[in-house]
Amino acid sequence: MVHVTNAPPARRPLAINLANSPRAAQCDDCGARHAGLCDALSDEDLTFLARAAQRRTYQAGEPIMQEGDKAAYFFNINSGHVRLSKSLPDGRRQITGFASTGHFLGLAKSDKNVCSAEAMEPTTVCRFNRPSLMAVFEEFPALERKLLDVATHELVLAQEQMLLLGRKTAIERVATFLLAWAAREDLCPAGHLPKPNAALQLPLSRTDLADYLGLTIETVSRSLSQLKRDGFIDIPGIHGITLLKPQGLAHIAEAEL
Amino acid sequence: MVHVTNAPPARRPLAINLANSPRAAQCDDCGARHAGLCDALSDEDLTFLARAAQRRTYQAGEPIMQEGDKAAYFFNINSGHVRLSKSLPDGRRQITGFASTGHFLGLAKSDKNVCSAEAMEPTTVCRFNRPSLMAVFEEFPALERKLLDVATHELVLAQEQMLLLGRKTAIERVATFLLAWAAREDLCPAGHLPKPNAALQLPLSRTDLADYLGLTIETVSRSLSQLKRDGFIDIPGIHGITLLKPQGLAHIAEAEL
DNA sequence: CGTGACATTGACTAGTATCAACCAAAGTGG
DNA sequence: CCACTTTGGTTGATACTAGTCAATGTCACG
Repeated sequence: MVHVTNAPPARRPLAINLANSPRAAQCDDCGARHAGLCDALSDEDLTFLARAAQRRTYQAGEPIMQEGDKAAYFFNINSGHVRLSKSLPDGRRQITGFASTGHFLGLAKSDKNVCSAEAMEPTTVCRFNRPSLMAVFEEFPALERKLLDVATHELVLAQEQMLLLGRKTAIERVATFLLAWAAREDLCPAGHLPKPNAALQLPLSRTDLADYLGLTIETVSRSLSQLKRDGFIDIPGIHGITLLKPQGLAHIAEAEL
Repeated sequence: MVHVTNAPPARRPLAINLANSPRAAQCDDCGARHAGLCDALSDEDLTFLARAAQRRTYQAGEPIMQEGDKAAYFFNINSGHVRLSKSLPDGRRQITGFASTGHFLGLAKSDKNVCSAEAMEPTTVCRFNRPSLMAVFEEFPALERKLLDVATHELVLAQEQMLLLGRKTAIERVATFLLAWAAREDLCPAGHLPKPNAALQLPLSRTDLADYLGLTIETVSRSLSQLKRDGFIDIPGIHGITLLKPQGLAHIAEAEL
């Protein structure tokens, strides 16, 4: 291994040598440059990371990784939405989460993928060989720290999803989802509700939604219809939902007051 | 910040000074010495970590942290079992996981606890002020790496639990739980089934089990009774279960073959 | 032996799944 | 350009799993 010198903090001559390589340019116009992992590095250091990356694109519906397959790569998403899922042998499927720009796939320290990932729309990623990325981590502890932040945040989301799946009713699940998606995509200040009439663009089919919420598509459809009937939302199109009364949705989502 | 020297690998004079302090002795006979976080450090370095710790014990049922309260501490469990849970305002509760010797609480990088933790039996922990532990992390990157491993493993478990909560039937949930608990507590070689007649000791009440599996206590009870009736398990006592046919349980748990 | 906490079992109900019909939008091909 | 098909979504009728309510059982403890 390369040893850290005790002299001035210039970390790796290597990074400097690559500063003007074509790879560096790739990052400049990348949608994920200031998101997720990449955001933890300086332009200079990023070139070092970029050296280990291969750009790759996936079509809508194309599998990125398959549960149970040998875990050969890590992925960092540059653009697009990805769904993560686990399935039972008889085909029942649970979507465990969604990943988009700046998110990181393949965290699990296992030799097999523990879940599947599929592009939900045209998606570009940076793909890393596991050994080479591990080597990069050795050099940049900031990356590992960032990864820890990401993982703990995912864990918090997972716990909330467990509460939803284990204890909420169908309509509560749908209301919770709508607000969470608004918080994720839209711009509602951290911890606050989206403003009335916020327009959501869902890249999800009803099937995805059902598999995420632990319901059937029929129940999802009925729940959405009921929310519309009761004036909480409008459904201008299959993939568009307007939150007419976020406050009311929040009330349903938490079953409180 | 302190700079790493390039000379011999003696890391911090501080640690050496404390090597014979009373705290060091505490770790020697700690059940968690070679588990979780502590396992990532040498005896010498551990004294440094121990300096930041306060030992504390909790009675069965006593809350260790409360969802929504200010997140003041991290905890490392030395002995005992702890349940982690989230609740809805109307009282519905979801247990998101269990923690025992060597497990770490308070990972979330939030100023409020995102879940509650309660001792399920007499439990001892090392408690750390968040700022002081953060400082320790700065000095020992091995700890952060270990924490990342822990967090990603938790994430894998969480995903499996989501699949269980969202898609499995009551009896599948119970069968899955029994096998998972056997793998956790007992000694079935990684990825294998426990041997027939493995005796489980559950420190859980039926209520805990129900809140973990997203069911009611009645349904848990009925499912266990059915598994017993069908010869898969025996129930010698409230907190004891014998796995008569682990293979059969696995079959039910995955709904396959 | 009585009391209380916890677990089991039974009868009934409610919420969601299943099955099926219908609908709308987007291709597709003559 | 317009039937025809395909795909995905909605709505309705019915079934079934798990929840609710209630009675009974078991065990530990005073």
